[in-house]
Amino acid sequence: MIRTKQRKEMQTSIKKSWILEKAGVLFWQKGYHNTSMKDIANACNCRPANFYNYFKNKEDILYEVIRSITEQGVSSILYLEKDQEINPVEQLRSLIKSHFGFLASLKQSNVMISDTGMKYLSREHRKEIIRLRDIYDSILHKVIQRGIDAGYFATTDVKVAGYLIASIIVRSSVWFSMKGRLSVDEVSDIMFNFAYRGIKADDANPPKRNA
Amino acid sequence: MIRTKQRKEMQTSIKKSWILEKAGVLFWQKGYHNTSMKDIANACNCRPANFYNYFKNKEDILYEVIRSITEQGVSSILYLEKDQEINPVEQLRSLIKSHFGFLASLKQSNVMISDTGMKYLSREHRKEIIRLRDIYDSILHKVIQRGIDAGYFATTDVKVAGYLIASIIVRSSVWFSMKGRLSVDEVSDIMFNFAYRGIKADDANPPKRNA
DNA sequence: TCCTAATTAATTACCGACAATTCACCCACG
DNA sequence: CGTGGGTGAATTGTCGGTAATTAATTAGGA
Repeated sequence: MIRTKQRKEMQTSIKKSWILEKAGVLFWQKGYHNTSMKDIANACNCRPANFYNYFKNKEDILYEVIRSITEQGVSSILYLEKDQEINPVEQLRSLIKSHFGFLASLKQSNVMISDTGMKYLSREHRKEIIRLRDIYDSILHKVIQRGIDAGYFATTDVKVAGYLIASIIVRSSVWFSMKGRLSVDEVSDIMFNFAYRGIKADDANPPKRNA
Repeated sequence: MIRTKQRKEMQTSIKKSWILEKAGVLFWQKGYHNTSMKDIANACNCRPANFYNYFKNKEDILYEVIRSITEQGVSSILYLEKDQEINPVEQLRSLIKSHFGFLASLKQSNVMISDTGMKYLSREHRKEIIRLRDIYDSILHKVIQRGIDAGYFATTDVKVAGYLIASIIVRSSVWFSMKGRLSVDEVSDIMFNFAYRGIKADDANPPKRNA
């Protein structure tokens, strides 16, 4: 029956993401090349050879880990493209809240593996990740550009401004901890204030229109 | 003779830093565990066994690489501690210019190895690197605190502000390229403007004193 | 419902490759 | 002549990956 086949695919998919979750944590904690298939197997309570039923090879596991994280990061801000009529300042606030909120929600800060692990990917896989990142960048750039057009933001260089804002969000995974002094919302607010003031237009040059 | 011994030590030290330079580039390009002693030997035109005349083991090479970069980074802003009477705004500008300038000056952007390679260090070595970083942080914090005390800056949290500013500087090694559209000075200025506006006090709350 | 064929998941045993390191031994130079 | 940088070969261990095999699950006809 079709039903049972679907159930099976479902289970396979569940096990796959279970493996990816465990592998992602290890890759971040120990590094990709310092994490052996045996290590992952221990974390998954199975034998190394088993993985080759689900993934082509070790690089394939890394690719799926990075793709998953990157995809979720992009998805978390995708909605901003639709609502082009919302105040760009509020869009920036949303973007920071969403992306940082997503990063903070990951149990381990296995985010940096997306940066550092890129160089271990095959050319095709790397291209796919870059494609996803470009989507993220383009959304961020559009928000900034709309803010400039509407007179809210003033910055000489949209691309660099995007890099700077993305830097403070992404790098939070190096220092932010859920168990720390500040909550996600508090840090979100601080980040937004910093970023917004960093690029906002002088008050002497007020917005041309409201939204 | 003392003279010859000195010359010899000199040569040894030169060769050591030659090795460190080559190894640092490889560690960044390929990752620590994916860089073999043979790879480093090829880059240095010598044989793997040779390294054990200069370093205890592979981890020791990594440690020296990271220590050297971190030390230089800290040194590049150390002078700020002395001149406590200079305008904090100018100190912030100097800090960004110096640190980013140093990062950009490295032939390869082998800076991120300092972040990612930390976990491969022994406990003692890691502690030493953290000690150096703490010096960096404390200088940055002092600059910000002095700016707040003098009424130039307004921020709710000195530590987080420090993280945000350091983030935009350090992460530049991911996207900045000497061969790119913008020069080091141009990017420096953009970074400073962004960071300064991000934490500066409202104009309605002017500085209490000048310097 | 039950039995069997087929498919998929998991495991065991194993291989070739290559890693970091050690050591005995060079040889150049002071 | 003898000290120390340099090296080839050997050691030891572990890695990712494959082949063969077993266990488990599902499909479909009677």
